[in-house]
Amino acid sequence: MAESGTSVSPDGDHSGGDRPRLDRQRILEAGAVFIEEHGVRQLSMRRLGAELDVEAMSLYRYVPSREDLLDGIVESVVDELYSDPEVYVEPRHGWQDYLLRLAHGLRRLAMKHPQVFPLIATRPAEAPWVRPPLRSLRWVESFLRAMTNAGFSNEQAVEAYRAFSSFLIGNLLLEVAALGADIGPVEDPEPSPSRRADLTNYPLLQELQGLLSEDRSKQEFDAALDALLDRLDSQLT
Amino acid sequence: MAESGTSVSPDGDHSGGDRPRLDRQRILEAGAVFIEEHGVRQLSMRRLGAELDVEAMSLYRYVPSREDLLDGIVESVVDELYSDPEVYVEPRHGWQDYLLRLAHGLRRLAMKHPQVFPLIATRPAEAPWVRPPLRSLRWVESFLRAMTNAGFSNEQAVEAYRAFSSFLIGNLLLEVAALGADIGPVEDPEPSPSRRADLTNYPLLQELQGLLSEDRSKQEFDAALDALLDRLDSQLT
DNA sequence: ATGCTTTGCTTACATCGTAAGCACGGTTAC
DNA sequence: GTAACCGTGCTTACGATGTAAGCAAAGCAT
Repeated sequence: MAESGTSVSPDGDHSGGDRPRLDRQRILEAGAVFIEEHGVRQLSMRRLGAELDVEAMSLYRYVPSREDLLDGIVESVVDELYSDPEVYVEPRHGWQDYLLRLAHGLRRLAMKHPQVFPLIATRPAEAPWVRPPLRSLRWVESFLRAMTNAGFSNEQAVEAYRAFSSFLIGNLLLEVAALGADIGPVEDPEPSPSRRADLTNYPLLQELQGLLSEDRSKQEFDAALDALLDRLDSQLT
Repeated sequence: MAESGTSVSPDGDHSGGDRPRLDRQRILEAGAVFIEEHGVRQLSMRRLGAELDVEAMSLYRYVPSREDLLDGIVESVVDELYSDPEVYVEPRHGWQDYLLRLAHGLRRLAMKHPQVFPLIATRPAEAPWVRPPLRSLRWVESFLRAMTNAGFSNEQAVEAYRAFSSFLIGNLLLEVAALGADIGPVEDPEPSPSRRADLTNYPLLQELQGLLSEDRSKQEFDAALDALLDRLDSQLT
């Protein structure tokens, strides 16, 4: 082992290598990648440090705690929404187009980060009414303005906001769960035969297992989203 | 400290007391209570053991691991649904009544166990298509039979099942989140001023904060549930 | 009595999050 | 020059966690 005093490379660098210098954003991104690869449960400060060629404690220079690290990862992932060119913070073609784009943008986000998404959905927000999956004051403001500008009353806009959030959480959470089967805190290497289903006493289940496993999520998402928009539209009168 | 060899009470009991004997169900129930009182994050084998006047390792006689303990708690909580007299496993007054009762039963369950419910929602299921919050083959079978008996095609029944699950997860998860603000793995003793919202740049938010915090969850749940049932009904033709 | 099974306890270990402080190099002030 | 500082990452250390392994006592069957 090399002593800490002597640098591997002769230049001034601390530990001779092309290590690009630590900073908070780099840590958060590495964290998101790590979670996507190994699951939240596997993410420890030590392991994330190792991923960045750095000791665990060095991370604490930029991240106050593991909890804050997870919050930061969630935030940085949700912030990707701002750079989605298909999603407008300011409505351009009416509220329905706005909601459609927002919903699809979030679905894309969930599909891109299936392991992180449950965190987006379940981490406490800054205020109880800043709901997942938007999680940011700016989006809530944007949403409410889009709706009130379109003629919704304040009450209706707020109700629409809650209905929209619930819709997204339910659909996307179950969709990513079906994807990885590892939603939430577990990381089971083997499917564990005791958890394998025994369908002997459930004839209808047996018959419909094919249909149940079939992935029609995109169509169903769109259909349900359409129904939601219709429902909101009918309140506009 | 008393030696381990000498019993406190003279009778044959291992540690002289009226400790009612350990068994798996007792552990699971104590776990559910503990989570409701202190949150999932605080639940450790040692602390749960202490709650039952027992060493941590004694629990392993009945529960293979902490993960399995959580699964067991979830399962035992969900099983309460069977003893809800308002909910019928076999439909009695048509599919709409069946779904209404089921949805309301689950909502009651969520309200009764707001801390456990996120686990119900996010723990991996025995098969990817056994969705939360039902989580049991028996309920899925019951659901599908109710729908197909009512005239839904197999495809429609499966689609209804997914729509219904998504609806419940979304609504109930956000509802319990608003309740405890401690959904998921965090346990923050203090609201931490850095996480307190600053509404300066969000005028509409400021104006609507009252409405946003207002609790109309029951009405909104019922309204959305009604819309869902209507949507399903319209597919019956 | 003898042995088997059930139950709970004890000990031990690797791993975790993180508090505290150190060592190095770069920067700035004289 | 050199002296004070500061930003960065490393080291050490502590208490808590999940759990493997084995022990001891009690109940039961023979």
